[in-house]
Amino acid sequence: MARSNRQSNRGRTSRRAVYETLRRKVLTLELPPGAALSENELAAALGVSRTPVRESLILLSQEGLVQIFPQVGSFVSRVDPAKVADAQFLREAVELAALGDLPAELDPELVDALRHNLAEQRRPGLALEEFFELDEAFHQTLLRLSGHGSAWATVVSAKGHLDRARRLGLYDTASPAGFADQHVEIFDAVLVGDLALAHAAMRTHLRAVFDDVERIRARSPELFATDSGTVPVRRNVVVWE
Amino acid sequence: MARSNRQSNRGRTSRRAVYETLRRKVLTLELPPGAALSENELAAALGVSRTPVRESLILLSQEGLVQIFPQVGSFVSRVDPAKVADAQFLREAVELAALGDLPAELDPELVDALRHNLAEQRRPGLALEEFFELDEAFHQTLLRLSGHGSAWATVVSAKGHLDRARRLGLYDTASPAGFADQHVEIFDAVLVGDLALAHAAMRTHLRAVFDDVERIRARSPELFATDSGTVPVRRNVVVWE
DNA sequence: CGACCGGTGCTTGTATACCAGGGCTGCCCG
DNA sequence: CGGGCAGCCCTGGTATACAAGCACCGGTCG
Repeated sequence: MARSNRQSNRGRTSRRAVYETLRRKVLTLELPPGAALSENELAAALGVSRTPVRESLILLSQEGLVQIFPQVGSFVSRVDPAKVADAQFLREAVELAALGDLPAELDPELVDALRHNLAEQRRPGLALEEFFELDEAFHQTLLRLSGHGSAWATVVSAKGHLDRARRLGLYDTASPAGFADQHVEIFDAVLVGDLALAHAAMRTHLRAVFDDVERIRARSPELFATDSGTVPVRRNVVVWE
Repeated sequence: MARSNRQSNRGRTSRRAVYETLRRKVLTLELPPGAALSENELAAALGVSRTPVRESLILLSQEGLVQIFPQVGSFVSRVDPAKVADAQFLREAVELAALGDLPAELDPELVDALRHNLAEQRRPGLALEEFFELDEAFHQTLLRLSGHGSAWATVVSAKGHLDRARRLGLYDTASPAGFADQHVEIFDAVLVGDLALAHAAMRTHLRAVFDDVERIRARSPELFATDSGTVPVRRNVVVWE
């Protein structure tokens, strides 16, 4: 196989590249819920062997983004409203607890980062993907502000379903401005030390996704899991290239 | 809680068996922090090929229980106090939030399960491993009582470091009776609907692990990570058989 | 005596071959 | 014409072969 696909291994393994690629495609809905993922096809499309593809799928499976049915097939998992609710519950619990743990003296560097982030969020002509990245960074930085930044990794791996639902919602409304306003509200409350207000603003902000989920579910039910009985259908092939 | 992996051929994959075996050995400290894990040796010892072993190690690596250094080796990760704190923070946030979400009418079946569980915890001659299983079930059932039972899976995958620290602590003190009392205290507060008391009891209970960690760390520093600079040393071989 | 340098054996990473099992299709029979 | 059944083909699961890289060790040279 051509070894020119990647420059030599310098901490950058093929598996990691494949994993990140697939994860991004799933989260951005480029690989839509329900899409069939053939290890052979993915390997051929990405120019690697089955091994790194397979290992990546196993990782995504553990995150709940992919379902693997032995001897049947692997599929992008449909958005499960129950899992969305779980991720939402977990995230809200963590972020609210973090607000309660904010130190008296806020790290000025992180505060500056937040300020700059919020300014970027209101930049005109901001692409949706850019907004998502800023949104991620905003919440992560808030967690770091409370000294629990590394807990963010767990939240990230658990909120895959949530992210897809949020994306569905934003692709629909296409108005991240409201969320940016909520971010500012949270940030201001944190700055003045109004814990109750910060809590309320954060809770409102995080729960806004539920409205989106229900709205999108009514419009595109095929993206959501019906019951626990997900029937794998092999013919449900979706090309992603 | 019966596991269905051995009942039928379905789902009885070699990888799952290897993964569960290795995870158990790591969590029970049978594979101590710092132990070298050679894919070849593990495969030979478990009677399988490298493939399922390797895939299991990758999964454990994502949970933070194992560290994989490409072209160098794989090792049982040392107990990182920072990660213990993170897991503790996340768990506390989730479980306290769950207490706040308890419905007015508690599921009588789950309440019975909790009652029975607590009785078992006080059974004389209880083995430590049995107590750990009961402890796990107790907290999981509490989460289910609040309707967020499936969020437990995320907590489980994140609290590997925490579990090892708790085990270290209990192997040292060998007195789970105190924890059983705390469980009863939480349960009683939940039953009478005293949210504040339940919160306080849960917080005290969950934070007890910190005392253990510091005590054990002073006694057995080699089990803990020194800094972020973890230097893999190949000669650090530990046999586990 | 000490520092450097290359061989050697181990490690994980990747590719490939083979296996068991289940869905799909199309023939065959009623 | 319709239902049942058998074989094909694709699936993921596992085993194995090969490749790349780092640590250790021993010899050699300054």
